[in-house]
Amino acid sequence: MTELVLYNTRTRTKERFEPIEPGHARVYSCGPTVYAPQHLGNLRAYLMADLLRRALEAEGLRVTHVVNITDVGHLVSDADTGEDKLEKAAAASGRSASEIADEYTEQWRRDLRRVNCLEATVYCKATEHIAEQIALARTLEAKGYTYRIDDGIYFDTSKFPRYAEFAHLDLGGQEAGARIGDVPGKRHGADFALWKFAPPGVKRQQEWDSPWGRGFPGWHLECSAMSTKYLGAPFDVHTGGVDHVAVHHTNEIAQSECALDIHPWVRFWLHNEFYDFGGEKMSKSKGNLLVLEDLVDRGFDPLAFRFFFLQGHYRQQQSFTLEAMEAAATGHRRLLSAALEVRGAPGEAAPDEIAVHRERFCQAVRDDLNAPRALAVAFEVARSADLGRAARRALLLEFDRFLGLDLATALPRVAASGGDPRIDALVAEREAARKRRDFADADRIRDLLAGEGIAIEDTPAGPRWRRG
RNA sequence: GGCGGCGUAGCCAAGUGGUAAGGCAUGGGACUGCAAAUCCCUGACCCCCGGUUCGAAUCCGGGCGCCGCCUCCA
Repeated sequence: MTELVLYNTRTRTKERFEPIEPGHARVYSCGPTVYAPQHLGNLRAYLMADLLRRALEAEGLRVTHVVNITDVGHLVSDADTGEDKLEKAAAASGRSASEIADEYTEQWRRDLRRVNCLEATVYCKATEHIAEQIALARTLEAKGYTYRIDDGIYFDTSKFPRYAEFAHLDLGGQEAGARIGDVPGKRHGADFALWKFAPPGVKRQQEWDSPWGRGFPGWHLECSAMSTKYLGAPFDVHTGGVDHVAVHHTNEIAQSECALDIHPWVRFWLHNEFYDFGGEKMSKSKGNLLVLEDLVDRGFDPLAFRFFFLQGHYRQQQSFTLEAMEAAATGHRRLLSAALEVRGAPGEAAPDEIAVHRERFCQAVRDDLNAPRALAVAFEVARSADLGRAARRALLLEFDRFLGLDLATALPRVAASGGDPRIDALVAEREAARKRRDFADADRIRDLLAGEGIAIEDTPAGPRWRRG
């Protein structure tokens, strides 16, 4: 048994994690729909998955991590009506759907790298798995779970008795108006499209032939088809945002369990809560989204955002404000300084000296990925006067395998000299002025450099400078 | 209307029965020619009212407030 305990949406309890296949954890994460920039809120889902990944590896498990990229079929409305998000974005920009998908996929991948998310084992695109999706739909059809209407092939949710179970749905009690825009002919409000026909007279950029006619796959199908392809079934963990519980994941489960005759199809379901951006909700459709690049433009280190993420538990809503972001950036910078300070510390740490702290850190990680608690331990270690430098070095480097804050690799922000001859000369000149107690001249040079964004730090060992 | 979550110091937040982690900010101090950086010290009647209990931020009931999903979104 591992020591890792995770909150499982399926059972609504914390459960001890044990992989189905000994020594190997198989994880699927719902990835982005690449029709628009991925904003800070989106990033939280992947940061959470990254934490899971690191925690599993810390338990000594090999992890196969599959992340999908939705580049077709996700409609503006989840009620199977409205336009395809990619097609809509393409029409609005005059570019092709694939160009748009490529652009935002690249932006997303770059942002993941910048916040130190580990590379997934497989990134898979919906458009590259059309055959698998059709095969899955055909299986469902052969088993009698589908019906055909003018609009497409639909999954009949009434044929799956456990449909409401996962999300604790009260299908009868849901607001009548919620599904008003429904497709004519759907038998039940919750029924969903497996395959959508291309609208008559409309030439879509993305459409394929199928046994039922030309069209495109329903959004939910890709996750069932691709996870099965790359992970087999059943598998261990499926992650995503809380918004997916009621519709997307519920439908994935219905498709997969019916097609594969498996229950439960996935052992653990992890869902991250949303960030609260205060007041007007940040969303793609409102056009007020904040992306990682915006933070970089404001002078933030991308990893300061990871630090912000770590300060809250993934299952709680967290308030994002620029003030909180500044606080996180300062905290991150100081933790880096502390790590840098002890990085070259010689000698070995005494095992019993570090055992208690290691244990506290691991307990936090193992308790449903409690990053804020783990981070607190890291700070206590970093600032502990009782611990030797070698012990602090060893612990912080070990902790960073989970935190991912670059404690081991961040470059020194402070250079004693050698970085820039002109600046070194000016610093030396100021030091000379100070020696002769010509503080007016010394301050003039300091102000000059400050104007270039260079700060001088006077230390017992002499002056040094840094940028920023 | 249905489902779910939250309300802990100025801010971001851990903590789910035994008298409140951590980060940021504030104030004080050390250091400095003065600063900066760093370090030390500094702060909570845990939304309100009842109840259970020897004991509750933590459990139960009732309020008030905020948020999310079902309806673009992680």
